[in-house]
Amino acid sequence: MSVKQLLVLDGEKGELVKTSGRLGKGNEVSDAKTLAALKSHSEAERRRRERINAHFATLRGLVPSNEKMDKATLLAEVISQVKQMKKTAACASEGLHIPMDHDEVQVEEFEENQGNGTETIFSLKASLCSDYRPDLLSNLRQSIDDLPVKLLRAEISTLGGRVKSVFFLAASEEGPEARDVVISSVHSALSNILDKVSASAEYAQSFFPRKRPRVSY
Amino acid sequence: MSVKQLLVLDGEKGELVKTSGRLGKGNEVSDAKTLAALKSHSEAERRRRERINAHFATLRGLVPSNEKMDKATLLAEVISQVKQMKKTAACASEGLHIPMDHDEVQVEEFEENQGNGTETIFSLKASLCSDYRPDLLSNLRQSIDDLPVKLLRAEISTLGGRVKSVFFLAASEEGPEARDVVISSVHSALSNILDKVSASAEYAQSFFPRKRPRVSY
DNA sequence: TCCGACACGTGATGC
DNA sequence: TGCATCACGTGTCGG
Repeated sequence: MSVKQLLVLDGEKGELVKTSGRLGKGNEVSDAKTLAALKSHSEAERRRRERINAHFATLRGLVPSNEKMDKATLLAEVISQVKQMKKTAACASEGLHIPMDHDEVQVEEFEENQGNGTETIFSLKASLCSDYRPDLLSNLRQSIDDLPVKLLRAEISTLGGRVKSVFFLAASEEGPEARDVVISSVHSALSNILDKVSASAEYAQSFFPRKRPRVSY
Repeated sequence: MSVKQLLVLDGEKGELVKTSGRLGKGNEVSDAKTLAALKSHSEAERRRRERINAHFATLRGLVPSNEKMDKATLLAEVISQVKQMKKTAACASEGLHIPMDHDEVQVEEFEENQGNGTETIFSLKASLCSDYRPDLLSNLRQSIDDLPVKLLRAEISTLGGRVKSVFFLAASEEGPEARDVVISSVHSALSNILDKVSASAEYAQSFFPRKRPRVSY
């Protein structure tokens, strides 16, 4: 190993010419091996360069700026663009983060300056995130009306075919374990609606075998 | 120009040693100049590499994936992330662009494959964009119920405290000028709600002289 | 030992 | 002419 021979670059073209440190017998085989290794090495390096440059070309097509840009400037542009998009995405999902890739139903107690001590009322925050269906909102409305709760406030947000509905509910507390009863009944009501949505989604899926793009903030 | 001298790399370290092609007089000055040029060249190239690699490092901090990633893989990751964010951003502002800096109410005819020739029905698209108020949705619901229209579909979107509600309505056409009557009545109904919202906004503004953060896509 | 990723110096090219 | 960028082959390190 470490043959430590001097290699010179031919001035005319980039081709390589051996200049063995020692002369004599038994050098041809070693030279051939070294030469082959060097060749495969340079080829591998060229493939790597091609991979990276292909990605650079793809990036050039993604930035709004014009073609023919320095690699460094292009990367700077991409960086600022990613930062901007991350910022606006964070702003858009400030109190509104809508998961695009999974449904969810959530019911929890919601304590918010409930200072009137004489009243025995507790408030809930119930949210459901799913695909949008035309009758989703009316179903939700109906289900909530059927529950022993009062609708304080509703926040409905949509983003790309997804809808997140957050309901702030108030219920009168009639016993120590009534809380859990109300919570679980709200939860099951929303879950029922989510099941219906999922069912109709699977139905539509047989026609449009969609795969939703993954998002990650 | 084109001194065409053979340069060899010293095997021990990366330092360069001259090996002039010709011997004799008048070569030292030329060699010194070439050497200086070569040195500044390599230094410039190193600065360029440092710039690019600094951008690579910045990108590594922006992608959610872990550190120590191939440049190629990193670029691929950035590409997919930019594509995703572009897609969701475009998707978010597709039919949803919510002006943050001014309110508006819009009512217009909405022609959408209304092919059933026997029916004399026309459809409307009514939208209202304003700050969010807790009773906004119920007021809207009430106002629409009081109008001689049928609610086909509703799209409610919120972004940073702003809410845009788009209603697709159907009305039966009972006369040639009944269209305009319905349109104007819908418009005035929404305008009334917008006035109420604006009034409560001005009231709140005296307590919270807010300045909403600007967003730009 | 081989292979992949990186940094380096250098030739080529455009302004 | 000098000063930028880029592609190339190569040395080197780590798995």
